[in-house]
Amino acid sequence: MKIISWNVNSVRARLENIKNYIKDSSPDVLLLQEIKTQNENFPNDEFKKLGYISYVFGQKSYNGVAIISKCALNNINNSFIKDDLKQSRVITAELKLKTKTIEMINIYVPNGNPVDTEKYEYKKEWLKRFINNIKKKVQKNLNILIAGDFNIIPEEIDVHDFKRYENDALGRLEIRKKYRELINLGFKDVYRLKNKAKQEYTFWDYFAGSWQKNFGMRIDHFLLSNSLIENIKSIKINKKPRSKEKPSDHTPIELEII
DNA sequence: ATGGCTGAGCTACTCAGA
Repeated sequence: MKIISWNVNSVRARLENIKNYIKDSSPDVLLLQEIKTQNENFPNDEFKKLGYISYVFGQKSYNGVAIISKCALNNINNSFIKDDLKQSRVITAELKLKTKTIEMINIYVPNGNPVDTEKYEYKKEWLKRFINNIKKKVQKNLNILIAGDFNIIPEEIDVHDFKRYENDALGRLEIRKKYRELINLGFKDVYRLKNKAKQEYTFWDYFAGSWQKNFGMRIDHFLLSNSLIENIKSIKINKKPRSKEKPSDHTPIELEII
């Protein structure tokens, strides 16, 4: 079972890239963030032609998340979090493995920059509410997968120049602590679990030749409940899509579970 | 080096991203 997370930075502007990527990688489930479109303009038919069902929580212009899946999914929910700004940032679904049922949570966490503004406060409040809701889920002993664009640099190793980001909304200690708090509820950062000292990134800015210079950061993550660790087959950051023409600024992260 | 690029909405230019 191949589950992939990718911030595509507009599903419509990226349609050809996404279709080519699907043909190459053949995910069972593709979790998309920043689709930047309303539900009615989501290219359902294009994905249907490739054999996928689309579940969409869209929004005009900004944000928006979606799940496309080879198999039909149950219990789709677009109201996981109470969002005062009514931004479309979480979609959840149930995924059946052979022996376990996973609650899959696809997220696009607010960026939060610049710090010391209402945008930063929104990110903090959003994370607080998200963690509270996960806490409730965990108490029911569910097998949980949280994946997506967290907009959090977990550790110094996860960015090319930490000094530059230690007071940024992605790298501030206060925000990284939220990530630790989430993990301490009973999760593993799957990439870091399998790659103890490897420095790889999932995002590179469009400007300043960031991609060419490999000035990136690891901000897209898979968190798995401790109960699911035995199901992990592999985790891989696939840099290829970032090297293509007209790329997203993020690249996919690919999880295989049994 | 708080943005040099990119996308949406719209059709000139702002807002947002990280």
